Amino acid sequence: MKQETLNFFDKVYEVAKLIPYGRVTSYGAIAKYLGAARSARMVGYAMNGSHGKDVPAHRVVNRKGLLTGKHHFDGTNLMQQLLESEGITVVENQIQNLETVYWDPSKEL
DNA sequence: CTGGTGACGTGTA
DNA sequence: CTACACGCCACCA
Repeated sequence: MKQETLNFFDKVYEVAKLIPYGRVTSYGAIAKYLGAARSARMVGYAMNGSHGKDVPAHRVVNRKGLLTGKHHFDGTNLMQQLLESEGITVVENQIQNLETVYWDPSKEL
């Protein structure tokens, strides 16, 4: 079982864990930071394995600030509740003031 | 090996 | 502004 792809997954987990409290980032931002800017999908796919880890996947959303992955969390509003719990306003699965809570690893890191 | 799918992003009309 | 198409790459049947 080698860890070729696992390496990529692990990188995503690291960045996700580095996301500060009350902040969110996008798959593309992480992908770009890892050098796979054209593989934002892989970042989301990597998040599949984040389930059960210390990875705050609820802080990772798409470019529009939409909670696209909330269905994979538990299938309910858990993701939104977690974000609101951190002071992030979420309406209809969409993050408000995204520019304020946005965190870019390539810039902040 | 082939085909389809997906927690996405960007470009074009 | 919205809608559609393409790319990108790992995983599953």
